[in-house]
Amino acid sequence: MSDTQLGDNLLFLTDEQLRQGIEAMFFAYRGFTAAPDQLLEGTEYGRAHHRALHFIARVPGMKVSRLLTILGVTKQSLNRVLRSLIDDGLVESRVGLADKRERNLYLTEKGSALEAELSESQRKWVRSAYRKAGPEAVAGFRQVLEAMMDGEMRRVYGTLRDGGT
Amino acid sequence: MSDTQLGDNLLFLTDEQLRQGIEAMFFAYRGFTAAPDQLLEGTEYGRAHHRALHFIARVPGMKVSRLLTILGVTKQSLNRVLRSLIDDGLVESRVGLADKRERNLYLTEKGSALEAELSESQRKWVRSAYRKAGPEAVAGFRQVLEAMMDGEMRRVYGTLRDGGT
DNA sequence: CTTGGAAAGTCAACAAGCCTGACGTATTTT
DNA sequence: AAAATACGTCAGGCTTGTTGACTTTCCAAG
Repeated sequence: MSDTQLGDNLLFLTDEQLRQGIEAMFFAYRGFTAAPDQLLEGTEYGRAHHRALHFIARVPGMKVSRLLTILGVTKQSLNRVLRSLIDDGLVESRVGLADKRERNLYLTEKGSALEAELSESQRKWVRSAYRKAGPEAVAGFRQVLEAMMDGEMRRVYGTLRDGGT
Repeated sequence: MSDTQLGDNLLFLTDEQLRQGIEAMFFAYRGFTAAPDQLLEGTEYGRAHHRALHFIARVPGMKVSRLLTILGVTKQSLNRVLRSLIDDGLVESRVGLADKRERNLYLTEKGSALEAELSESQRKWVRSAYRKAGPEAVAGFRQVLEAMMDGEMRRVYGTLRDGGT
C-alpha cells in the first residue's frame, strides 16, 4: 500500500488496482475451496455435494426450490446431486406438510458428520486468514464481498444471516 | 457490525461468523464472474478462455509452463483452450528466443479486443463494489484475500503485481 | 366439481471443462 | 550419447452444468 494508491478516494481505482483485485479474488477462491475439495477427492462426491450439504445444514428443512435459488443451478443439475446424497443416506427428503409438492431436506446423522468435517476444514482456513489480516481488515472484506454480490444474492445472503426459513 | 462481534480480537471468530464469511465468498464470486460469463455465452468460449486471455494480456510473452502454474490445470486441459484461441487468431504462439522448446504467448489485435471487453465488464463490477465499500474496506478486502491464498499462489500473485516475467 | 394452468420434482441425453495416462518431438543439459 | 525439459496430442473418464419431456400435486376459474 504505497504512495499513490491511497489518500485519494477516487484515484485508487486505477485499472491496475482493479486488475490486482480481480486476480486476488481468483487466487483466493482457489485457496478457499482447496481444503474441502481435497477431503472429497477419492470419494464419489464433489464441490456440488459440499454446497448442498452446507446449505441444508444451515437451514434444516430447506425446500428444494429454495436451494435451487441459492445455488443458482437448474433443478435437473441439483437433482442428480441430491439423488446420490439421499440414496447414500446423508440427506433425508420429507414430503411437505402443507404442500405435498414440496420436499423438505434434512441432514441425517451421517450427513451431519460429513458436513461438519468439510465445514471445519474450510473454517479452519478462513479463520487463519482472518487472524492474519485482523478484525478491521475482516470488516472491510465483508463489506466489499457484500457489495460484489448480485442484488438477488445479497437478499438471499441476508435471509440466511437472519436465520430465515 | 453490532454488539458482540467486534471489540474483542478473538471473539469475533465464532463458527457463525466464519460460516457467514464462507457464504459471502460464495455469493460474491458468482457476482464477480457473472458479467464476463454473460458476454461469452453464445460464443464458443468460456471462463477457461477468459482466464487464459487475462493472464496473457497481463504478461505478454507468457510461457505456456508459467500459465499452467498460474491456472492450476493440466497441460491437456490448457492445450484445448489455447488451441482454439490460436486457431481463431486471438493468441499468437512464438517459439522462444533463448530456448526454442518454449512458446511465448501474445494476444493478437483481435485477442486484445476481446480481452479488453471482458476485462472492462469485470472491472466495472469490481469498481462499483469498491466504490460502495470505500477505500478502507478495500484495503481490508485485499489483505484478507491475500491471506486466504495458498502459499504458492501468493508468490505467483506477488510476481504478477511487480510486473514479473 | 371439474378442468386447466402453474409449481415441484424426476428421468434422459448431451456439452463444457477438468482429469489421468501414454506417447511423440524438439531442444537443452549432463 | 543419454537424460531431462518443454510442449503438444490422442484416448478415455468424471463432475457439473445444460435442455427437453414427463408426472404428481395444488389451486383457482368456470
